[in-house]
Amino acid sequence: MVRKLSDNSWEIPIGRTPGMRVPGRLFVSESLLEGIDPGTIDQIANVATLPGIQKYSMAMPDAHLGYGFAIGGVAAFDREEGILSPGGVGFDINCGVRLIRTNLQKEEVVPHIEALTEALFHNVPSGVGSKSRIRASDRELDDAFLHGARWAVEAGYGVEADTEHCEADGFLDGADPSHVSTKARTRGKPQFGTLGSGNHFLEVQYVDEIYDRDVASAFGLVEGQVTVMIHCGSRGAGHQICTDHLRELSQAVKKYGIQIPDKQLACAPAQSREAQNYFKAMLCAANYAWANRQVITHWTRETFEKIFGRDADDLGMDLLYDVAHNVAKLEEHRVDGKKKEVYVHRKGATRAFPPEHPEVPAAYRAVGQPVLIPGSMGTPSFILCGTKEAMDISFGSACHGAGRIMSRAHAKTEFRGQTIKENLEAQGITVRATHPSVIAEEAPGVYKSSSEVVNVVHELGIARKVARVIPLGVAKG
DNA sequence: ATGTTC
Repeated sequence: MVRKLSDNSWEIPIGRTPGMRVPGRLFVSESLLEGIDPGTIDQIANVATLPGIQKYSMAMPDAHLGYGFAIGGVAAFDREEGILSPGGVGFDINCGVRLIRTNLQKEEVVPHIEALTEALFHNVPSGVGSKSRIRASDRELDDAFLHGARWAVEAGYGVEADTEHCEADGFLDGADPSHVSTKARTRGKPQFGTLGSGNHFLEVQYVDEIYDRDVASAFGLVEGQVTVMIHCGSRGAGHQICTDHLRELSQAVKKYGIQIPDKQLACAPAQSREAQNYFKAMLCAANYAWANRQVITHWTRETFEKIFGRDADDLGMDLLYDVAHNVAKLEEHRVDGKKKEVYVHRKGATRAFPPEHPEVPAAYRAVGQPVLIPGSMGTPSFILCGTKEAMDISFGSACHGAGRIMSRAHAKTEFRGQTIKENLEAQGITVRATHPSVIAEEAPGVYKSSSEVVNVVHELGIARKVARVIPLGVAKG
């Protein structure tokens, strides 16, 4: 059913799903392959039937079942002959991760970790339906849809350097709020600066291991240093935008006579009105998510200032980087020796651009894009760098996290939140959540090992390990 | 992921 190409690379041959235009390719170790659901492999094969797909339909080592496309999936489609599909992006448009440096050492933070975690939990609203202190006007919402993190910085939530250290400078061009429904706007307005629920979190961490001293130095990372990781997305706005346009694109599938093996793969020709309307609305959600993470960054800095009695500049709280891991983008890639423009869909996959790529910020141009891979609650997260190999193998992409292996429902029967919390506290990790069930659903045991997943992309060479960070305090919804 | 069942 899958054919081994190398230690971490497997081919899903043409034929697993009728109508496959290219093979599938799954990047996993032999041991991770055992945990991959056959349905996930079917999803990778299904995507290979879509018009204009380039090279192969891929999935990263953290792959698992998603809506239509597998989570952990990467697929690139020809700009003219290809398609755009909301299932290839996911409901949480521009779910992503950012990492803030500090010049604090672990020893300085540990005595304050309970107060710090409590204050972060208090200052950054979290949980399903959580609301912000900010009540955005229609005009501000439009500005955020159009300008992302740049809007947030101009509104006073951060500094100029923050946007320079985001993928795409914290906003994508071409967004058009006229394709965002009133319902999506209503859901989005009160949610700027909120974390949400599920696997989203705000985590205080420390660097415990450096793998590549030169790159770590370029990223401003040293052993023992405290960092803050923020993982969240576009909240209700992005979810509603996806829902609205899925409905439109389900109709478009019939209109354009596209054969799809699964209704969840609703799509339309890339340059059709329907696909472009989705794309312009998706860019609004992507920009909303960058604005959201930027506002959270501001409140995180304020919280540190209060707890440590020093200002954020003095604490060295610079943004290291911000990555999107649920987004579709028009990018230039080399296919069959020729440069071409493709819509790269990354759904639970991180861009991993190499040294010297013009889209990598000047500060990191010599070493490659920072690739931020969050672990599950209580397990290590990793900082990697992008590589030339990623451009050759995976359309400049790597994995995005540990990858869930147990459903939320199952997790709640298997684990007790309070017990998990006590276990984590025994390891020196403070957890603050809206409800114990949130902790049970996100227990470390419901995920693959982040270390094992990261080792696959490192060994393949599609991203290289730079540093590992260990949690000290976690706030989540 | 999500005002967690249109």
